[in-house]
Amino acid sequence: MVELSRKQREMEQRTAEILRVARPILIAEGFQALSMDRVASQMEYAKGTIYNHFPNKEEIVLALAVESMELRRRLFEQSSHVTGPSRFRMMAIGAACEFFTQHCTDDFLVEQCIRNQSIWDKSSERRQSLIRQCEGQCMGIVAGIVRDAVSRNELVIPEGLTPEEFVFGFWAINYGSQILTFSSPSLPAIGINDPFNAIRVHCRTLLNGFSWQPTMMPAEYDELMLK
Amino acid sequence: MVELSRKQREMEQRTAEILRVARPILIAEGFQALSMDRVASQMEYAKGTIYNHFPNKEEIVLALAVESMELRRRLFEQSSHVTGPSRFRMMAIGAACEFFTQHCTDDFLVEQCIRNQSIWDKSSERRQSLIRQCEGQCMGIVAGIVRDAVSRNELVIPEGLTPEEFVFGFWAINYGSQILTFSSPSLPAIGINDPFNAIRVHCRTLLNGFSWQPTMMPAEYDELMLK
DNA sequence: GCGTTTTTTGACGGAACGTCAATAATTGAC
DNA sequence: GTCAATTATTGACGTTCCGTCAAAAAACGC
Repeated sequence: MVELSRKQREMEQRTAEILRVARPILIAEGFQALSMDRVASQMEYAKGTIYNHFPNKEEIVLALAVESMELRRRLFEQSSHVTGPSRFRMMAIGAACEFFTQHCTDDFLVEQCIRNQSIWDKSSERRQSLIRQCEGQCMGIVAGIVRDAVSRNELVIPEGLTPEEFVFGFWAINYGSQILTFSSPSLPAIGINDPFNAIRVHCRTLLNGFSWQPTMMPAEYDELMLK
Repeated sequence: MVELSRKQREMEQRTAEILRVARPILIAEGFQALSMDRVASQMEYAKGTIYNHFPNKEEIVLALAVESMELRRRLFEQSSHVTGPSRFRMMAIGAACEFFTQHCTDDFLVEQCIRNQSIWDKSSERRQSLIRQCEGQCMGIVAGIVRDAVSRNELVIPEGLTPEEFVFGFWAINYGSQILTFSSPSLPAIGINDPFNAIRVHCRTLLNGFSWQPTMMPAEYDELMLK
């Protein structure tokens, strides 16, 4: 029994080792540079052994994405516990998003991969549902703040929007801006010099647009920097 | 001379034919299913001939993206000529975005591909700059509306934001939502039933947040449907 | 017609995926 | 401690696809 769990442990250790080797390749050179042969030779195992842990390349990517999304979820959770009015907590989530992108860039890039349909489709139901679950938890944390704000009368959600649909707007603007920032070569060339600042302004304006109390002016946004 | 241009024409025709064959493959089965052998055999030419037109797979994708982005640009241009207050014109752009995604879904999907770094990096400087140019033109159209609004005193851009950075927020929220809508399996499962409607509400709220005159309530948003 | 230039062809080398029969290691019964 | 049975590892193999290039075919011009 002890022996069995030792084996189990070794297996899991190697699974982790595979991910450790694969991650930098994926980040630095992209999905297509991540080859099973390469991972195998770098680990000094045969390719077949890698296939004992992951049925295909895509599954490795999803496993990495799960790790990254869990980091995001932890950041969200932590931010959601900030003290102060509901709006502060919402802003802390925004700060967490920015932090994640700027300081956990690797994880952000890994997280991106799961949006690639051909990667998604080839991976197992199990890992897909892990990801969906984590995504749902992130949404739950933020939607929780929104519901809280509503119940404290600090926010009124417009007719016809669920709390989650309310969150969706912020998700979209953050996510969209980050993708654009990373993938649009030369944003400055078209007049966008500080995309992160721009999005902060937009998020603040959007919160104000919904009259989420207390309404704020730019100065108070410096709380962001405490992160 | 006439002969030369006939050759030229035939060449261009075949280039177009390649794109015509490649497009549905890319859309229906993704980048990885788009193989040169397949395009060649489907066209009943040898692979080498395809390589006379495009130096690699990626270049085909970028060529397709150029077509799609030009369609987007035309839609934007058309929308920007709507009559009425500047805010109507801005809303028409939003409607164009939604239209593009919903009714030119193929083009939307193709457009996505250029955000893939490994595709982008392998294609020619020439096509990259065509894309950047088109992107810049789209931005120019929308930023033009914004500048116009400012000069008519219908809008005040917050301190520290360029008109383009102002546009960037709308770009991000639209783009982000569309990516999420397409790639997040089961948005409804996490409480987002009508993402398009949600984004319309958010955009309206954001415009209101910036006090872009005339401020609007939901009803007036039905102008969207005239598209 | 015929030599020259241009275009087309598809066989080829190379890289990567995922498989699987053969080999090696581990286990546990005696 | 031995050995048969089970489990894990290996890397050669079949396949697919990329991108090249020498040879074949076609077009051209005189």
